[in-house]
Amino acid sequence: MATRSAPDPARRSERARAAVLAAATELVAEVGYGKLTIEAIAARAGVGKQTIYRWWPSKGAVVFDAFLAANESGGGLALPDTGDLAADLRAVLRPTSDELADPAADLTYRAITAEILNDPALRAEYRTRLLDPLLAVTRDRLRSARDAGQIAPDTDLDLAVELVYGPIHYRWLHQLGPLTHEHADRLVDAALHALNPPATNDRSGR
Amino acid sequence: MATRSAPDPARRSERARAAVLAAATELVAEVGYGKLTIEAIAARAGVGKQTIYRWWPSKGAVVFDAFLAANESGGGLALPDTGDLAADLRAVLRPTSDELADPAADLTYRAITAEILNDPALRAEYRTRLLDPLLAVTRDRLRSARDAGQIAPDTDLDLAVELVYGPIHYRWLHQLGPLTHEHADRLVDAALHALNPPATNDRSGR
Amino acid sequence: MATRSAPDPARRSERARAAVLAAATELVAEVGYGKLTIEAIAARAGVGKQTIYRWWPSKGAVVFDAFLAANESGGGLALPDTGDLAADLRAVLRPTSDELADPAADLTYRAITAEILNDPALRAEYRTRLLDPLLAVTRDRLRSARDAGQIAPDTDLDLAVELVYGPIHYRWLHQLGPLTHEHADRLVDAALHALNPPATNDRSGR
Amino acid sequence: MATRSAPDPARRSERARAAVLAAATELVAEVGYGKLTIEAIAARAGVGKQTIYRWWPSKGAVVFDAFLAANESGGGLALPDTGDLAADLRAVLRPTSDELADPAADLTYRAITAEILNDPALRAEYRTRLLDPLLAVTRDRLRSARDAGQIAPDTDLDLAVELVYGPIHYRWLHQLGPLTHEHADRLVDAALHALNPPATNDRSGR
DNA sequence: TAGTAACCGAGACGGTACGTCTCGTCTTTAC
DNA sequence: GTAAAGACGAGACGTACCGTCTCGGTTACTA
Repeated sequence: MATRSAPDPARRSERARAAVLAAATELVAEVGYGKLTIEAIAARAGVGKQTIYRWWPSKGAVVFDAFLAANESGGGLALPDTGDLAADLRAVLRPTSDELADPAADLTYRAITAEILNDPALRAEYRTRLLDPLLAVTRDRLRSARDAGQIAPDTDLDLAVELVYGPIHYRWLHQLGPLTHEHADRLVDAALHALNPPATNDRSGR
Repeated sequence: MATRSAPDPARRSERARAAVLAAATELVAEVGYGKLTIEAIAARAGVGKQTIYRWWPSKGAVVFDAFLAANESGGGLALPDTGDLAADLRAVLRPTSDELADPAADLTYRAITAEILNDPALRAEYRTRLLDPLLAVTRDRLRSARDAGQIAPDTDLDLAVELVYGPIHYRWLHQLGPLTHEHADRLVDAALHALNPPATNDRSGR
Repeated sequence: MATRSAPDPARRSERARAAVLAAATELVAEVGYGKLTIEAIAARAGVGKQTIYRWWPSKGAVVFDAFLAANESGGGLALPDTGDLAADLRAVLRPTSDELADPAADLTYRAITAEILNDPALRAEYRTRLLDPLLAVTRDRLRSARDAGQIAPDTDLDLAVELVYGPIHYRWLHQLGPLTHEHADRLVDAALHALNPPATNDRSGR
Repeated sequence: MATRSAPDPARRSERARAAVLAAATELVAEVGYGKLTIEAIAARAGVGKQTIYRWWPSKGAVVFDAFLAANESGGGLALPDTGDLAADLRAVLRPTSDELADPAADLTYRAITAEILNDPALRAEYRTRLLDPLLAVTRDRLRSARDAGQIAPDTDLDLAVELVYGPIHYRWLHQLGPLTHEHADRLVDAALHALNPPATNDRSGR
């Protein structure tokens, strides 16, 4: 029986791969994700359609791969740990806020998010390759702060990261207001306030 | 020049309108938003395609309108005000959590959110008809609590609603964990803690 | 039971009827029969579509009716009978040739002919209202000539009219050559020659 | 500017081409030309619509091509030349008459003729591929007869072929009478009579 | 270093759905 | 009850892409 033979990654053309990802990146920014087509990517990349279908399972996967290739940190993702938790969180949220406020990045990120929403496979990949690492290092930093007694010892770290990233993401998604450093800072303050152990406040008066 | 004359809403067939929205609602739940087609909606509704194109600008608008027609409160949207802010917020977040946890509603809400993400017009309509009213009543309740001295007098109400709705939305979108009443309750506690005036906790200072 | 009640011709609006026929005539000349639509006729005539459907069974019938209304002789159709058969036939074929050579009439006549080709009902009506009367008077004139001994006494009058009208129609349809008076005259000569009794030429045999 | 690139005939699928022509032929006979749709042809042929649009400019062109493919002589079109002109013409007109009398062929030929009437491009192609060759060989045969002194030396060969084919075509188009061998024979006699030199008749008595 | 297997660009294929157009019917309002 | 107006169910139009399938042609491993 003639089983469909898998393509051989060793023979994969790096030139074609890079051209496809570049074309996808350009086109997402130009026409938006919804009007992006595989045919257009292939044409822009100077590549046969089959070459795309050979290596990516869907349009979303291509755009997604392009996004990941551009955003994936080489491995050194980590939050600073200066001892000042608020400052360290600001160091993450301020750039995040800036990027979401950038029109081109906003468009791309909206496309990616829309894909993630409805495609479980892409959602899983996004989680694995981008989100989980970010949440993990954030949890690590919060754990470190918890161990240092800076936040409540019974802090739910999962809820904590949601408190940090959820509000700004919500504001971005629904365009509830401008994404400024000032807003990011106040969000950090509020989140930390939520996580502060009552004892810390209770005893501060003494 | 022959300008395209707009259709006359007075002559619109209520039968056709209802059939289209019902068909769209059914089909989104059956095949998901991505595989939903206008042709299928028209066929299911027993309606000509042109009738859909006459009254809605896009597939998203139809699904969206169906969603709004089903979820729009007749005007009586309001948060309870029992005096117990935490209880009142739980009364909102728990049902929200339940709905997001329901597989059918989850699918529909993901479809809607994906549309909102990439279509400014739909985003505006969603804001106007659903989200803004919800946020407004939430802000009202928080303002009431602020006036009662239950939360800090300088509370930023915009940030406050983001703190309430953002985290649960984030958890839902990225499937970071189960959406339970227990989680909703802890989120309410954390949010309120973030908004509590230091003085409330710092009674011991007297 | 509600039987479909036939429209009452007595109440028919002459204004609407005339406007429809005029619009159809204009539009056939402007856009050709193939691109003519009932909607366009109704719009041009300032008439509701239903008014057309009420009184005519098809687009072809309208155009056709317009053509007939313009071309139907009031009853006084007849060939001249000067005693000179060739001259009398020329008096018919020359104007026919002129009309077929006129670009606007050519277009209209092509549209009519195409309809006739594929619609038996229109064909029958065309025969009854236009063609048969023409052929009848032509046959009458030929019969008169036959009685006068100018053509063979056993002349098949049906074949004779086909010999007169067939060749020019064929030349017109396939655009085999220019439609000139000179051509019409030669056709008349040839046709009469075909119909001449051998005896007329073969006097020498006595 | 991106010019629409023409398809590459070398890559054309013979299977698809044949299936389309066959389906068109069948469907014209089944539903008639007017009710024939490209969608139906594609469905019957098991072919994508785009494959039809890629290779044919219109519905008419498809039907037309099917007709030509079935009727185009491989190159060996010629009238017999037995020395007996009347017999040779009968050998052409009798089969023509038979074909026009066949209901299925009649329907197809009516469709083709209607197309030719209103589409100059199809008319030109019909002329080039079918009609002109037929008229040419007919003229050749008549020229041969003229050279042999069987018809008048000043015979207008263009008019002559119109006299041969026009009348039967006219009878067919307007259904003026049955298309029989007897009619064809009488037409041949009449046409030849029209073309006979008077001298031939004058001297026959000797 | 020749052969050959796999990827490559290209693009035709069978399809699906698009959004538009026109059909012929139905409904509404005015006369 | 006819007329103008126009929304309606229906379905074909011609287009755009889908994902698959040949085609040569060009690498780049294997014999």
